[in-house]
Amino acid sequence: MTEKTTLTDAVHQLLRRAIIEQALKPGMRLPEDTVGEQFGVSRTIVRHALVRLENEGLVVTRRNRGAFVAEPSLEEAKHVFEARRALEVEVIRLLVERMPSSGYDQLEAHVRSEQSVKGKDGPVSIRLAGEFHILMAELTGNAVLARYVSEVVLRCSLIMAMYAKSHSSECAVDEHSQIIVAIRDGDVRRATSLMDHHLGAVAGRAELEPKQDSVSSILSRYGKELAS
Amino acid sequence: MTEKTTLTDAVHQLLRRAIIEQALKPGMRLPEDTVGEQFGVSRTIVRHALVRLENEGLVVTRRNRGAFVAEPSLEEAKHVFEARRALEVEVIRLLVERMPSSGYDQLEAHVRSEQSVKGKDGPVSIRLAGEFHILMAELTGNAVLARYVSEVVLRCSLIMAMYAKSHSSECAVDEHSQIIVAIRDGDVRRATSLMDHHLGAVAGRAELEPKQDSVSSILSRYGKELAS
DNA sequence: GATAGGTCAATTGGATACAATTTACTTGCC
DNA sequence: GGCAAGTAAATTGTATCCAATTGACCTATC
Repeated sequence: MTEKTTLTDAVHQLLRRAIIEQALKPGMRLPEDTVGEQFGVSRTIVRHALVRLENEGLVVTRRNRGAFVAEPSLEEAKHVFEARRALEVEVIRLLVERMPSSGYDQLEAHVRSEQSVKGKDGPVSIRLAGEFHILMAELTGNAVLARYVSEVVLRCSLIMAMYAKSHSSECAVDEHSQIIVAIRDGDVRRATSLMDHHLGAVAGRAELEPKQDSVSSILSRYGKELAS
Repeated sequence: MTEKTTLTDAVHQLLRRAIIEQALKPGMRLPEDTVGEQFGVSRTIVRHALVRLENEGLVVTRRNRGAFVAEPSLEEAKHVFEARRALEVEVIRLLVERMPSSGYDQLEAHVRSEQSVKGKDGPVSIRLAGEFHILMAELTGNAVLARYVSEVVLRCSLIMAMYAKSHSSECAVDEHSQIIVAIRDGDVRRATSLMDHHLGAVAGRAELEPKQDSVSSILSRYGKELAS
């Protein structure tokens, strides 16, 4: 059964993945013509994809200037993490209440695949870590929640790519396992606490120090001096 | 200072408002050129607006068939309410923690404007009730959270328009006041409990009985008999 | 009379063409 | 040499055009 998908969808997903895996770095320009030629499609398609990506917070567009890969500020990053925590705590609650029968198998299988790339800090590791959370959200059966979780997780991936010095995936994978156990035990309190700690750790690691000097972060440091 | 806004934005907002206020009823078709002629713009613009509305869950598009005003199922409605509760509980928590100085004034002013249309069940009343929640979310200073709350509130408005027999705005306005008081008291527990009850009541009212027989609700009732 | 097949109208999917706006560079003046 | 204005290039904003797909209606056959 070949799912019929539109070109817009394809370009959308490709760009998204490229951004998450840092092939397209934050702040980089995304001219419609260039991207279109690259994929062999017209500006129209690229445009639609860029609109979607903007809605997802992965790119920003400036009027008559074009689209750029988003450079989330530390404040914005904090906001994303706040929203994410709220959403994922709800996911935990729902999973304790109604985890589907094959849910644990899927989660454990995913953790195993995460462990298989253990040690390698990189795009793949970041992507897999995010997909674990997305999988959890999907297992709630709540498509709305799943979509929002998916969005914030992707934005967090971008944030981590910008700010985190190392993803420290070993720690994360272990925490993922612990969360599964807590859910299986029906212990909402412990599971949410673990998730809270998990996300807090991720957020904390990110806020320590900017990984690379982005244009905007530089300007924000020097801005005050120029505002005479 | 005249904010320069794009045509897409304008059409987007107009359509959104028309849907929320039930000028465009659930299930209604939205042909691109018809809408375009109506607003005096080209299909391109309408198309972009429809893409956004689809992302917001207010319209659904079927491949090569066109866009329709969404007809959320009861299950989908439940999902939206679940997500909404999670988000709004977080809003409460954040407001107790860091309500901006002018926040209470703005909230109370809004409640007064809600009271001014008291008794009139209708589009305006529904819209105002929703905007109260959106205002609260904006007061957290978290734009991400505010955007998500905004989306689920709008979808809930659509859901209420479809399913609720009466909006019972008096009750809601009173509950809004109580929530403000609880937040001012710094009582997270009571405030979240009130919000939970408030949303639960709204959801419960919606789930009682479909207001009008939508095409899909009819089909869902007869679907089992045809699946011989 | 019902059903299968075919043709046709309607509508979207996508590409191209034109207009408007912004940026960057050049040139002239102080 | 620096600054300002004007001009040109590049890129987006918008409109129009062609192709592909879908649904409906009509017809012929069993």
